[in-house]
Amino acid sequence: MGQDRSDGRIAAPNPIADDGDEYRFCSTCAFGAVCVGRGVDKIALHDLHCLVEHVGPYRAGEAIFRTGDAFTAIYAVRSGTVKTRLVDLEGRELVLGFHLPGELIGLNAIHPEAYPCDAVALDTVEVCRFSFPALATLATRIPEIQQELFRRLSKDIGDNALLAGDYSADERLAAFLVTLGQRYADRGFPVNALHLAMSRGDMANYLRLAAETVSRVLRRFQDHGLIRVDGREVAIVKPAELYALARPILQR
Amino acid sequence: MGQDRSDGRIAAPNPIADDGDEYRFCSTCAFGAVCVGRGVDKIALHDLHCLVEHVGPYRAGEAIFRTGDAFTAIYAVRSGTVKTRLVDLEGRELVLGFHLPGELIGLNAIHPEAYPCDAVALDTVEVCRFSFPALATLATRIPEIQQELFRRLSKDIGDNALLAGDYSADERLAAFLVTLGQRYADRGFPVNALHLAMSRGDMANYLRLAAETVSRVLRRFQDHGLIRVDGREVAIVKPAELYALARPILQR
DNA sequence: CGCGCGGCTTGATCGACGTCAAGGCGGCGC
DNA sequence: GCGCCGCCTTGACGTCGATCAAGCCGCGCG
Repeated sequence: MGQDRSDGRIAAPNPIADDGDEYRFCSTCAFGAVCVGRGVDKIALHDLHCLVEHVGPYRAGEAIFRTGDAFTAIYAVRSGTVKTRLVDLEGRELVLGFHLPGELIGLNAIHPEAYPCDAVALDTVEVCRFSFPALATLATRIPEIQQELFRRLSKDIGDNALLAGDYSADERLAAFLVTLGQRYADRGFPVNALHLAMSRGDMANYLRLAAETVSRVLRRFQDHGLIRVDGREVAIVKPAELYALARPILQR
Repeated sequence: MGQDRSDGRIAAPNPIADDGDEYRFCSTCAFGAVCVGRGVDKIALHDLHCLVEHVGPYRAGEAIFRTGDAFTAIYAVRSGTVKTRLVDLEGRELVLGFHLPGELIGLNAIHPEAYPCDAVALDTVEVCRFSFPALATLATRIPEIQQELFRRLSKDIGDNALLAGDYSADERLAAFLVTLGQRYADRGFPVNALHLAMSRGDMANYLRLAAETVSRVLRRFQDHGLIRVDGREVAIVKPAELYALARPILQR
């Protein structure tokens, strides 16, 4: 993974949900399973094609949407990594999540009818924009799409509950690395080599730890031979043991 | 609130979403806004009537559903209070939430297609059961119902994120009391007098604190004149100051 | 009545992690 | 090259809340 660039550095892997021909359209993307993998007919596929709008690229730091913006659409990440966060009155940041290609953002805006958080590109990001009114209308015609929306909304509820427990720093970090690895693997990347698109500070904030604690725990994991860390590149050396650490969080 | 009972004690207030006549059916209930408040016609109302199934009463401690049960239905609490929780491999409990009349439970089961948690009655509980396949089918016919489901799913995502931050014990407890008060008030109960259906231990578990800490913070709040505590009855004396404490959590 | 038990409260101690501080490393602009 | 600036790391110290322990209260039961 990674490829030479003109400046001689190795490009960080930048996962992308590639469009192929029409029948492989966004096959790795949020609705791929609905459009292609689950036997939706050509008409539904065509309808989604008409609905979707490619937006981007955004550069690192740019916002896809901001807190308070009127809710009009949900987005599927196409390439790159997106951070969702809210900023409180005192300017402190609270990271809600990181979103890889194929994942949806903006689902939490349906209820308040305004985005309740910022979505910020961590690297170069492209997204697919789905007008929500149009998507909802389509969902009334195509039950598979309605079902997929229900499923993804439901999944987000459960995922959020995971980190909410009072777990130790070791458990949190282990669970974070394991789930990130799984999500990359689901997208066809090597299971046990992952690139962190976010800074230590962002990780720490998301995990409700201090950046210093993240640093220390990663080092300890490495000293114990569980992982190998090189800046933002992490190799998982002993997946089973890391998973065992994360078990209190990941087991359901 | 509260009424005499034969044993001479005062009954704890037990909120109920009362059925009235057909047009006030579950007016305080989850779908009230859809069925009645938002101009859904009689046919839709009738359809929901046909769909819903009243279940209960459950006695304190009984389960409405259990972890791993096949997902077939979502439930709206009709009366009483429900606790959702998961129990990990070592038998430790993790409280996910408390659900008052009019609130839905089971939404987080759509994705895994099995309930990922237990739902346990804290007092005498009645629920409305909605077969999910039937509800989803109805939603394709009646966009208002689909929309309401989307909204409620979306709301649960946001709500879960609230407690996830690393807040102090004071902030957590203040936010808990304020939101509980709001939810009771939304159901027509006095704004600043609330009855806690759950034990200190359950509160503590939900807030990711120790029971002792909950006890201490409540006492300190009372010593500072913010609230008055009498067992599980809590009077909010200074709502504004309590809200100010909770602001870091509640402001968006 | 006495007893036991579960829930609640209060106090004393401990430890994990946050905070503060200093220094290293790499990238970028001048 | 040099210097600056973010990000990261490492160490020393402080603190909030968990844990341990004891006792209280209300209630059901023999």
